[in-house]
Amino acid sequence: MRRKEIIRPDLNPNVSVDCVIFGFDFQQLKVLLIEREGDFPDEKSRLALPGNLIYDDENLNMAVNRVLKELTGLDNIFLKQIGAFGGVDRISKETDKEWLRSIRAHPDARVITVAYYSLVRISDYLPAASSFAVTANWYNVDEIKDLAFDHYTILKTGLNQLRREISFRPIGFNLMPEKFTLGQLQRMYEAILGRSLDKRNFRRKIMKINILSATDEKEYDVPHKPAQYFKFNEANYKSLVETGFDNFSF
Amino acid sequence: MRRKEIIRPDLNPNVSVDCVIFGFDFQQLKVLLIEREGDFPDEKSRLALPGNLIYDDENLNMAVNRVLKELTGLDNIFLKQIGAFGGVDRISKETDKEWLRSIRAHPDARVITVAYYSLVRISDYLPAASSFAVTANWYNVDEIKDLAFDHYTILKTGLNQLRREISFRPIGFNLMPEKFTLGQLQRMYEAILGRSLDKRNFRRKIMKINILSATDEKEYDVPHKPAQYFKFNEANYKSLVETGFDNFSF
DNA sequence: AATACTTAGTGTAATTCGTACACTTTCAAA
DNA sequence: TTTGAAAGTGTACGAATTACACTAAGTATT
Repeated sequence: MRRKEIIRPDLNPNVSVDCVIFGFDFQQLKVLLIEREGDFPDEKSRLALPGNLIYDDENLNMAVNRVLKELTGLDNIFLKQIGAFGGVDRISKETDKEWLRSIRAHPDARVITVAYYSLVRISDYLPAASSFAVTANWYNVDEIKDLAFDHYTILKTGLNQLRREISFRPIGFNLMPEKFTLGQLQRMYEAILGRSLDKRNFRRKIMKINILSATDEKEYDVPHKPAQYFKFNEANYKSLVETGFDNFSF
Repeated sequence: MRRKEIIRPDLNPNVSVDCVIFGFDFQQLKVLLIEREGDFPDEKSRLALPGNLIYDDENLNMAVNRVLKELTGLDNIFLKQIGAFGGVDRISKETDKEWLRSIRAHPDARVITVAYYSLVRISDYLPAASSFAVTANWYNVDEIKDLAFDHYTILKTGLNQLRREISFRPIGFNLMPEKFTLGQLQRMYEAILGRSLDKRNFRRKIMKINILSATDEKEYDVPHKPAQYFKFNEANYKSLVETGFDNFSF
């Protein structure tokens, strides 16, 4: 059986990385999508996750970090693998096939993609810094109904994993600026979880966990009682982890 | 940037699937490993996860199901993807490189592997039915300290994912025979979670969840009070899922 | 200056869930 | 008859979860 490896090395599958880049604008959960050139039946199907084939001298981490750097100008951003998708008939949409014929040497080769999700501060993202030859924009996650290839499946899978992960680890802080109010933090959790939370219960739990430090700054110029700003306390979180604590469900 | 896709299609990475096949012998959690031929410094490094390159006309699911069928003779067994591993220097152990030179046409090509874990009833596994040209055996998971390539990392990652998943979904029943005692079920949870559980608390919760049906059969010929046999009640579990229930932590 | 609007900020009570803990029963083996 | 081994069973305490409503402090409007 192992001999089959010897007689079938010729046309190996291509491997790409695709990235679900989440952001948060203090209102809704956003995803960064690229708009492809060409004729597409509707806007949805011309939108795709940013991604690219991986180079021969790269490993997976290098490839996904390169794609992110090219697109957002950012290094060292939070990344987690969603998984590998696809195979021989992953690309079934006819317009996608045509598009691939226009840009790839071997358009019929199977492409297996390894997908990641990442969490970025929208304010850090500089569209102008992008070296991507395509336009990229933020879209509300809950308004996306379809995407190119199987990217909608990847988006949904990534969102489900994010929802699960965030109740074990406070990874949502990667979406927030350094200083934030408790109201903003709660809206971030609500945007990711897709449901509203009780303000008092949320505050009691986050303060009890003790991973926030109050600053002496407040909001100003807001047409309501100004809120206090807090920071994420990395050191407190680390010592919390060492106790085995992993309950961040709200 | 997209143009790079055109000028770099020549040596694409190979993609393999590897499988962490878990079993349970009513005492400990087991994993099915293959023993490679050749000279290796010790027994550990000659042991590897079963796996193979994927064919050009297969997708990932077909490939992993094929590998499982070839090795175990079993179809339709529980499978969950762990993720994609590796890249250009995934294979760093010298003995592994030598072994690959002996069996592959392009031993230096990068291999990215997509790993899965599966849960099988040990009693269903028929070693004789295997068409693999290598010997395969069950090993106690907690006695494995190292494996070929990066397979030990894959095993640990898979075990961690299994531990997390089993507290949301009762997937452990895939390891059990149709009829089992509550003691056997508890030992299965203990083997996966790696810690002992309180008998009364375990029983109270599993009975409250109401996903077991009592049979009218009992153990016999056992040197202690014979235990009642239970079955997993799929229908009850399905209606439970519809309520949104997903707390299977013990 | 008064009013309206908006979000910040705060406590309590009821319920459910998690956890710790010990003795009797029933079989086979000695 | 005794011994050993696992089955089977209930209670009490503390922690966590949930539901719920009013006052405070700003800006904007009139």
